[in-house]
Amino acid sequence: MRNINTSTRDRIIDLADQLFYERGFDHTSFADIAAAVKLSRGNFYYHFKTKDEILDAVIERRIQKTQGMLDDWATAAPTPIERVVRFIRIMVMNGAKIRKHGCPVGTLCTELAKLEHPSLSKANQLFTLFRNWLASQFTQMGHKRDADSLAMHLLARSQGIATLANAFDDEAFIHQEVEQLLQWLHPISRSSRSSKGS
Amino acid sequence: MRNINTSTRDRIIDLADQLFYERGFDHTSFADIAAAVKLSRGNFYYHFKTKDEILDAVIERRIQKTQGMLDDWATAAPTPIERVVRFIRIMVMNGAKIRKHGCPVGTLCTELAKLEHPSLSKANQLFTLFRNWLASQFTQMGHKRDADSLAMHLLARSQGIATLANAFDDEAFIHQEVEQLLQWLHPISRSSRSSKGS
DNA sequence: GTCTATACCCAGATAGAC
DNA sequence: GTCTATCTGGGTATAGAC
Repeated sequence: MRNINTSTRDRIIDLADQLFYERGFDHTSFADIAAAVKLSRGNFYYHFKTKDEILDAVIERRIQKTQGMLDDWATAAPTPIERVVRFIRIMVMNGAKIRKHGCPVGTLCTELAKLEHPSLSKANQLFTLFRNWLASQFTQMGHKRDADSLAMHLLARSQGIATLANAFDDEAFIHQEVEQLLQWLHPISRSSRSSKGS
Repeated sequence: MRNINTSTRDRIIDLADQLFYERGFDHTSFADIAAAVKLSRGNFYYHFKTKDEILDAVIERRIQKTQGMLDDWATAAPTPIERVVRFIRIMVMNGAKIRKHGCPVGTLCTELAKLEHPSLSKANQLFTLFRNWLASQFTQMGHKRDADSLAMHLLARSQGIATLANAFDDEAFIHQEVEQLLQWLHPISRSSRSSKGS
C-alpha cells in the first residue's frame, strides 16, 4: 500500500528521530514534528495514531540502522581490535552532536526510564545491541570469560564521556578520554595472541 | 518573615527535589508536587510564582547539600585517598536509587540541556563542585598537572556506571565497576608519596 | 493523502474568599 | 497562609471536507 519512494511516513520517522534526540521525546510535540515535515497536524494522524507509535517506529529505525552499522564494521574491519577501535572512534566522529545533545542511546533510555514509558525495554535493546556486539569482539580476542564485563565497561566509559562532554561542552575532553580508551584496549587486544593455546 | 519550623516552603523544595529526580523536571507537574506536599494547587503560588523558581530553589538546595557533604568528607577522612574512596563508595551506597533513577546530577543536567533551560548552567555547577573537589584531592596526592583530568575521568566513569546501572538495573555491575575504580585509584594515590620532594 | 476545524484535557498561572 | 474557582495556552487526538 506504500509508494515506491520512501515517502511521508519515513520522513516523519526521520525528522522525529532527530527532534527526539535534540529536544527529548516528551518535550517534542506533534506540532514540532509536523512543522519539520511541513505537514498539517491533522494529516499527521493518517500516518501515526499516537505519539507512542512514532516513538516505537523511531526506536525500530534506530535498531535497524545500528545493526546495519555494526554489520558494516564487521565486514570492513578485519580484526576484532580494529572493530572495537571503530566503536571508540564514533565518539570523536560525532563529537559535535554529543557535546550538544549527549549520546542518542543513553539520553533516550534515561528519559524513558524517568517517564516509566512502556517502550523503555525496546530502547534498551539499543544498548544490548552494542553490548553483545562488543562482547563478541572481546570473545574473538580470546576473552571468553570476561567478554561481557569488558563490553559493559567500555559502554559505561562511553556513556560517561558523552554525559560530561555534553555538560561541559568540552571537545578536548573527548579526545583525551578516547586516547585513554585506546590505551586501555592495548593490553586487552594483545592477550588475544597469548591465549591461542587452550 | 518565615516561621521557626522550616515549614511549607522547605517541604515543597524537598518533595519537588525528590519528584524531579524520580520523574524528571519537565514531566513533574505542579499538581504532582502539590499532591505530595498535600497542598492545594492554588496555594502553591503563594510560595513559588513559577515552576522555574522551584527548579532554581531545588538546584540551590542540592548545591548546599553537596557542598556540605564534601566538607564533611574533608574533615571525616584524614587523607585525600580516603576522601576520594568516599566519593566512589556513594555509588554503592545509593545503588538502589541509581538503578531506578540514574544519577541525580547527570540526569538533571542532561534533561535541562535538551530543554535548553536557562537554569542549565546552574545545574552544571553541581558537576563543577564535584570536579573541583576531586581535583583538589588529586592535587593533594601530588598530581598538580593532571589533577583536573583525573577528576574529569573519575566523574565520567561514575556517570557511565550510573547510566548503565539504570538501563540494565544491574547491581552487580556497580560493584564490579567500583572495584575497578578502586584499583585504578591505587597507583594514583601511591605516587603521592614519591612526589614529596620538589 | 492532505487539509481545516474542533473537541478535549491537562498544564501553568491568577483572583479573590476565608 | 490556605482554600476554591477560573483563565489561558498548548498538547493529544478526532471528524470530516477536499
